[in-house]
Amino acid sequence: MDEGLSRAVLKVFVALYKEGLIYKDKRLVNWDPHFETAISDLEVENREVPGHMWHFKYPLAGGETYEYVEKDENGEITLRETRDYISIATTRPETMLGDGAVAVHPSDERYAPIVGKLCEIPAGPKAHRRLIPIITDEYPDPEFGSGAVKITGAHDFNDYAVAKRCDIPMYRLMDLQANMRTDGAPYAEEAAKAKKIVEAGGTPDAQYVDGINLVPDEYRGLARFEARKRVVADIDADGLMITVENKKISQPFGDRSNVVIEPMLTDQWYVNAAELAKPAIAAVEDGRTQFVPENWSKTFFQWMRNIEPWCISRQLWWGHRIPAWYGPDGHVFVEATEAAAKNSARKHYGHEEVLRQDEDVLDTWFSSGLWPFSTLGWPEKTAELKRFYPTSTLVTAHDIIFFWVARMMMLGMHFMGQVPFHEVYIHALVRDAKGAKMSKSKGNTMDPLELIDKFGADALRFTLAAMAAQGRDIKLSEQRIEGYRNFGTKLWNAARFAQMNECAVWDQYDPRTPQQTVNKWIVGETAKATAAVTRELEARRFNEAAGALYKFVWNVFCDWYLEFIKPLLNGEDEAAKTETRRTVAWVLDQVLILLHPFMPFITEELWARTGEYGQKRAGMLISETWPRLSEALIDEAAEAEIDWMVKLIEETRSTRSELNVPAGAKIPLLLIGADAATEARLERYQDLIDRMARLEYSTSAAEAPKGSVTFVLDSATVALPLEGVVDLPAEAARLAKDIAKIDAEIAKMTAKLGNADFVAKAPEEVVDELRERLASETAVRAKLAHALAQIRGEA
RNA sequence: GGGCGCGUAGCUCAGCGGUAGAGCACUACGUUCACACCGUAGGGGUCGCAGGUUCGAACCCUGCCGCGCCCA
Repeated sequence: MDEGLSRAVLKVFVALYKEGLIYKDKRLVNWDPHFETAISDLEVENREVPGHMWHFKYPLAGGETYEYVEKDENGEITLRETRDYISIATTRPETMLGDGAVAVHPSDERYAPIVGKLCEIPAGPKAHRRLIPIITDEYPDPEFGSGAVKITGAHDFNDYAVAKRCDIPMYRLMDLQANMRTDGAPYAEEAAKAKKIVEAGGTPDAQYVDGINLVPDEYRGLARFEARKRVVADIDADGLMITVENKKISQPFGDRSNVVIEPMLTDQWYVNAAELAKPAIAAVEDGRTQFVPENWSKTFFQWMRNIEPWCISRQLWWGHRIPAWYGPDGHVFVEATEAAAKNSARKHYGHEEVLRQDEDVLDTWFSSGLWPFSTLGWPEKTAELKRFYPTSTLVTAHDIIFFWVARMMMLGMHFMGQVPFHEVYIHALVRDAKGAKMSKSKGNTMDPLELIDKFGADALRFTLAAMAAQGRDIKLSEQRIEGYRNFGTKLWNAARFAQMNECAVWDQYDPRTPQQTVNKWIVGETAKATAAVTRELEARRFNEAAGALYKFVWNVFCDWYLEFIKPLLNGEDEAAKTETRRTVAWVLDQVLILLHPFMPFITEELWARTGEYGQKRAGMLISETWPRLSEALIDEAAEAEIDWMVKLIEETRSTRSELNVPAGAKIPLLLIGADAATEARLERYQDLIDRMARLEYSTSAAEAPKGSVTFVLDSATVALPLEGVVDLPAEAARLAKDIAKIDAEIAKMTAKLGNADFVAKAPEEVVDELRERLASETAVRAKLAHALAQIRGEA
């Protein structure tokens, strides 16, 4: 154990003990018979397993009888018979030996005649059958089973609560391996002790009761499941079994040992969690600590508001040993050191005594709960503690809210007086491709190291980020990782292109200065992407941030920008060339910085490499500051121009493809009826457009030559003279298809605008936008119709 | 039984009041000098079902059906 942390643990334990918030108690705990230790509720996994529900007769004492009457919901009598027994159902017959009472609901009229009487447990040697009282309690559900339940306080949590309330003795039947007890006197003697307790009434002494072994001699030493079989067989032989149902039952299993947990009465150390929870609950209620997504605070509240005493002692040989020492008379001294304990003992006894330290160790979550401050040097008043507590954000999974978050909150509030963290980000759980939670016992785990070997750490990391939508778990599939591996390769190749074109980093680059429209445009796009990524990260929408980067790098930077600049880089204009190289390097730098949290390895590598052929890097990428790019970098004119060009190229390509123009064929393009500004655009970007749309040449013209294929671009028409190359019926079909699509749109918009309510009640901008869209779509339709008419006329 | 959440393109999932999206898969074409782990174009969805609120619903409300998780 780390010295410092060990000191913190001791200090916390002693302090809480002295404040009365830690105490020792004999209570029912979840006992793991394999590891022979207490475990917490959270380490117990309830599983549905096939089991049985046995119904037995508990005969009334002295052969007494009563009228048993059942009624339906209308109060009509459906059954009336004389009974000399009460019917009890159980899934655990072996625990009958420790029954302390039979309980029925106070409102249950069926059993009213026999409440307060005694009945006989139908198990164990006939000569010494024990009698137990029939009591009332709110716990039994009259609708479930017979409505009467046996109360075995030492072996069931619900029964334990009833037994506590009603002073029912709790007889422990098993030893620490969950075998039937072998200690104590022969059964006849022990049963006699139990009888006296029933006769005496009042609150039985727990320690005395615990010493009584009510396991009949012939069952002693049996494993609990073996004992169950024997008990059932014996009762059946006696004719007291009514029926047995096959049933799914919920059984507790140790999450580490995988054996059935046995509720067991033992002495353990507890933390008064209900008390510590109060300030922690308040801190989340008033927002000093926030859950992201906020919904998880409900889970936190539900747990914290119903919290049970926290059992912190474990009977294991590893862990922080409990700082409690006992004197010869069992008096306990809780101190941070043995010397201090001896000191206390001397004061207590008036002389020196030999002390024995508690053998138990602490639950690991007890020390983990101190993490936010113990790691910063607490209880010393260190500079780190002052600087870093409270911390900002805790990132964890939802299944840890109870285990760790709650404990850090409770202990942090108590010892530091402040929340341990302002934000708790609950990330997704990674599940297998079918959506099942991965677990070693199920064998459906994916080894991250194998995935990393196959696709790289960056690909895996980016995938997890891209899929980390809030409030949703991740079903991890290899295909998805593969896709993001390709993204890394794409980035690598883009950087290679930059290097081949001597796009070296220039540290005096000012993104406000480019003269070339494409460069102005990409600077603006970079600013937009940076803003989007920053915004999404701050809102913890990691998937959106990853998506924005993916789109920017691949679909904007690579697909368009790098293609746009090729003519510039191969051209004669040296000034433009220099500016473009520097812009490429600058954009790439921004991309590397933005992408670094998502793909740290490849970006760091590229950062180093791009520093090799240009100016030397001042430091590693990881220490770069996050970019804040002004909105002023977005140039609307450049944006409009590039958008126009993109549309022109896309439409041209699409038209070519639909008309089956061979990919290698170069065709002319004519811009018809465009305004001067648009004609100027064509002229300015002619090289680029010709290259990207695979054109023989492009120019403005007064009208489309006969046999041209046309499409509409804003207010102009674009004509591709393909006479003889293209089959006209195919073109007519293409136009007809487009027109039909637009007609459907127009019909929808017209209907909407024809709705007086819509025009009156919808926001003005929505209505205006729709009107504009209708106008432009109508114009486009007219041009398409004109083109179609021409073709039909010629065909 | 209580709580949380999910059902949107073949698959995995975004979107959560104003023209249905992405990745993968699929189809066609492509040896265009960064990249075939690529490029270009394309097909594919009565947004689980039924009501309701609204000028307008995948999105808000109610109920139902199916699925998952947590706590009893």
